[in-house]
Amino acid sequence: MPWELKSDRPIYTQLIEYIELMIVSGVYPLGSKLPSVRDMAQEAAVNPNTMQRALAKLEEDGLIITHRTSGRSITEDESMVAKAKTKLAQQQISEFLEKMQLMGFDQQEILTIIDNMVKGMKK
Amino acid sequence: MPWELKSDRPIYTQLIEYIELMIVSGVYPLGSKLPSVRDMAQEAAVNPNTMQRALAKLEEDGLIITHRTSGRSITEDESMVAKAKTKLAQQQISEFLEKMQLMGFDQQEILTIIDNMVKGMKK
DNA sequence: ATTACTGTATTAACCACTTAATACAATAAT
DNA sequence: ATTATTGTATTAAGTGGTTAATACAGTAAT
Repeated sequence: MPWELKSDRPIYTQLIEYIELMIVSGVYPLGSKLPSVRDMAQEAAVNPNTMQRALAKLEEDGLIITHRTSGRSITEDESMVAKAKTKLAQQQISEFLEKMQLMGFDQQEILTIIDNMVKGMKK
Repeated sequence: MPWELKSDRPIYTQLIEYIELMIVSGVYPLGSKLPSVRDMAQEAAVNPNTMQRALAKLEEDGLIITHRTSGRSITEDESMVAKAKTKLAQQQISEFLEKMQLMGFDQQEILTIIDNMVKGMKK
């Protein structure tokens, strides 16, 4: 996992999105323990303060539980994660469709393009 | 046209994307004249320097022609615009599919979701 | 008890983005 | 010729993100 961080957006927001993706996809399972702030910061090659900021936001959103001295873990509330996944997906889809329409593609075009792209993907 | 500018990314990059969208969608037709930097800045409610920066990038990309003292216009090179449109679309699609897959949706799921979303859209 | 590790907070410095206020050169309009 | 408008450049100030270097309190491990 490469932690591909670009410089066109604040790093902490990219960290939030990336970690959230790992959670909703199950790479970080329900209730599992997360590495320490320092370790995660080192793995992502960012400053601990920056990682701290991202994790604080994820805790605020209820996806992560903080145990003051024994580290952090993913929430055990399955519905919390499911809700986050649904929200993320719908957000992705609507943004995508909106931009494609603004570009001038009509509904049928979008469908066929997607269909071709999906078929072209390695499964 | 609202110029919806968010604060989570640099404004000038959002301006670039927005104007590019207007070009590839034909809202700004081939060869048409653009308003002055100052006017566009005022319309978007940003500083002229910021708008200048965005326009300079679009000129660098070949979508806009600058006439030193008589303003700017959209390129008349149709293939230039077509190429930009294709590139934009493929970028949107691949980013979208990648994220959906990272979230854990398989190909069939993505297709049916999109299909339902599209059908749900008022044309 | 001591040690090591946890999250958290603070301070200073640096840098990119943004704005504001100008100014200049070239040309279109009059 | 004069005026207005064009793109462009410069300088200063403010803001927010990022890093670095610490420091502290609480707790798990030994």
